[in-house]
Amino acid sequence: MTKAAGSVPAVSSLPSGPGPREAAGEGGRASRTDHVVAGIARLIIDGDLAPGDRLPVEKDLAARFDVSRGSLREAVRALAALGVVESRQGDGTYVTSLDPALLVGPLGLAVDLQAAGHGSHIHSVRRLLEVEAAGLAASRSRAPGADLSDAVAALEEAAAMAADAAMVADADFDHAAFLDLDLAFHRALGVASGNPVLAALIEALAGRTARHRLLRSATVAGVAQRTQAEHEAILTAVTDGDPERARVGMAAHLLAVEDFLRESE
Amino acid sequence: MTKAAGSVPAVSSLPSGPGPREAAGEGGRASRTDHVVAGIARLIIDGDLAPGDRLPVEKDLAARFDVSRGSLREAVRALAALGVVESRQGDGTYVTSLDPALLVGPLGLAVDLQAAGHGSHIHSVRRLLEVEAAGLAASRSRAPGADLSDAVAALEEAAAMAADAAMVADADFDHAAFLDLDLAFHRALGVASGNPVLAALIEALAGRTARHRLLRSATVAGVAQRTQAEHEAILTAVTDGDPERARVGMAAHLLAVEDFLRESE
DNA sequence: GGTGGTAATTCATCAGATGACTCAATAGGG
DNA sequence: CCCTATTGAGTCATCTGATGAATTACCACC
Repeated sequence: MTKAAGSVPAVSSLPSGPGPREAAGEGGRASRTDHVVAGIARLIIDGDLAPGDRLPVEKDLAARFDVSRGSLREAVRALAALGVVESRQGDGTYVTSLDPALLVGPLGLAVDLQAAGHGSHIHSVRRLLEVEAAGLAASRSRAPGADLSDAVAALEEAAAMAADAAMVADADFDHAAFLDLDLAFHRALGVASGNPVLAALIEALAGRTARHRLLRSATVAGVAQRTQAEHEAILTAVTDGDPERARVGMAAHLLAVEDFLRESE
Repeated sequence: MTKAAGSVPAVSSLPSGPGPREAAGEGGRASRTDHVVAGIARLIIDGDLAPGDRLPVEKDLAARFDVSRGSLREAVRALAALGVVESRQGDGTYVTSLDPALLVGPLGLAVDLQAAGHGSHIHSVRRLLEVEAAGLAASRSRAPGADLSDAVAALEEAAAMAADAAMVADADFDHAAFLDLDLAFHRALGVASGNPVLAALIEALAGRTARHRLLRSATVAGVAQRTQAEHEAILTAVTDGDPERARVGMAAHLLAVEDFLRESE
């Protein structure tokens, strides 16, 4: 059984000659389709195709790369899965905005696929990223362009739910909706860090996997109130422009979540 | 211009019902192929297909999802681009190991595509990750299972090159080879952190983009020696089990690199 | 028993044709 | 004159069928 290192040969060997991995030996002989993937990617890297640009029609592209339409479509589909291009029936195929948020999309699937195996490792990285994001958001909370309205909105909505929680039966509490607001808060804080790459990575790592598992354990009484309190402490530190408190608050909050997940396993 | 949020609809809507994004409205009506991608992914998530398992032959899979072989192949190609499956002509299609290192592969292409726009943001995240990795590596340098031999090897080889550099003309110095050793050192330190997810993300962010730009600026005299000295300081701190020194050393080193990149633009 | 070749299996690629969808130009009515 | 509905060209989505290339396993042969 080979190491299966040649699954994305075209992508990996793009920037400069043979990369450190899959250098020369190894089986992975590039297929026709792989060449097309690399070719289109290069068109974008070299600037021949800019974000929003429309690609030539399938027939022309197939002729340009000397492949059949079927093979060309496989290549385009691969790039679409990576978030690089987008095909619209009846219209054409376009280069996406290439925003980090789009391009890290595949990472979300990766998290789903092996969360079981490396769950704790993923969470460690997530914590690292979110703590940094909280600190950055606090540092620039008074700077022009800082926008914490999304975080505030999510938190206020969640506060309303938490207040109602005391009055309704636990079974009636909409845990899923509360969890969505939870994720929205974390996402907003990531955006508020001012680093879109950081925000995109957080987005990819934060949601998804945690969602199912948290939904199970979220039925424990008092969790909503506790989460809400921790979130509010973090937001206060951020709006006050206190990076140290924001970092500690976020770290404590995420460690508590990790403890929760560990117990419920 | 639409938000282009529907490029990976099948992937995003996997784990639980409709996610926060692309919930209901929006154009992105899933294509036949998207359904197949989601279907195969679900087979893996649900455990019906484990890493290393072989998928049914194309004809059977196509029949199972009620699509033509062409559409099925597009779906498989998309999953192959994501590093989830791997097709071998004459043999079959297999689920990959699903190691983090494989699944973050697409991120490398993402970095290449928009490094121009978000270069500094990417570097900031890289620095954050590598500083943490250095700290972790130092913390567990004396723990069982810790293996710094790769880092040591890369550094010794680089030291030999740096020593020779004083004797050969600058034009004869193999900057590309030295840079590869540089990247190998950083990669080894990522692995030594003990967190494979962290190591994979570093791998995806570290190389690639920096490579071209660094190659240009690497011709400046003394850079090799300076890089070597900084690396040695970091490794010493790691082997001494001094996380604080390791973190600071790595942060200083990467900030120096960033300064270098900024100047050469 | 070991070795070589051959056949079956499987993915890779091609070719042609039809349907679905989008957009824009155009003709008609108000 | 403006607005709307129809129509047409252009483009992607999908299907069908067939051929080539690579791998594997089996079997005859030495």
